[in-house]
This record gives sequence, structure tokens and C-alpha cells, in this order.
Amino acid sequence: MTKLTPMERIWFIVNLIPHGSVLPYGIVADLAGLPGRARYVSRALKLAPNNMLLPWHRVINSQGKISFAKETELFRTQQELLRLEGVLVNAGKISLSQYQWKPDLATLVMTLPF
DNA sequence: CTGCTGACAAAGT
DNA sequence: TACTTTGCCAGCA
Repeated sequence: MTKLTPMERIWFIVNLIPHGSVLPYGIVADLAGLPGRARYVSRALKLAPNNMLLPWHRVINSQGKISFAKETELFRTQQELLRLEGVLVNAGKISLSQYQWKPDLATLVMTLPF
């Protein structure tokens, strides 16, 4: 049985987010088995190796907004990546009801290696 | 051990 | 809707 570190579990979940959809930090934490640790998710994304090709741009905050300050380069990058996937972004805000990934939890849980 | 920081979240105002 | 406050918790100095 493969033992994944908390950070690896977060990366695993982020990798599952489908093209054109998003997921809040807090939900990623929940699915990774780390309830209440949304801030740890942001840390994990920051520390993820560049060669991982992680779809980090699909992770946004619970308000449906991009968590970077609007004048930053990272903000523009994330906004652009999302738009390239067909996601509507208005002033850094995204409609969660329209784009949030809603996986079948029963199926997902059986797929997880942890 | 204490204090600070942060790609957060929820509740108030 | 937009700020602000409070709670949160893993790293790090």
C-alpha cells in the first residue's frame, strides 16, 4: 500500500479536477482527508515542483475568487489559464454554481489510494 | 517556547 | 456586495 504524505494527497486531488472546472481550497483539503486545512492546500500548491504540471489554476477560494491580488502577475496568469479552458472570470470572480467540480463521492473515495 | 506569516474560511457589520 | 474580524494551523525564525 502506497503511503502518501498529506501534501502528496493534496496534489493527487488537484490533479483530478477536470478541465474547465474549479474547486475551492477548503474542498480540496476535505477530499484529501485534511478537513479544516485550506491554508495548507495553498502551501502545498506553492511548494509543488514545476515539472508536476499540476492544474493549480483550478483551485480558488470559497468565495469563487482568485486568491492573488488583482495587480499581480500570478493573478493574470491564473485568470488567463482559466479563460483558456472556457471558464468565465469577471474581476477575478467565478460562478461556483456553474463551474465547481462535483464528483460522485462514493466513486471517488474508492479510487483514492489513501 | 513565542510570534509571525499566508494562493483560507466563516461569520459580522 | 464589500470590508473586517476571528479562527485556523503548518512552517519557520
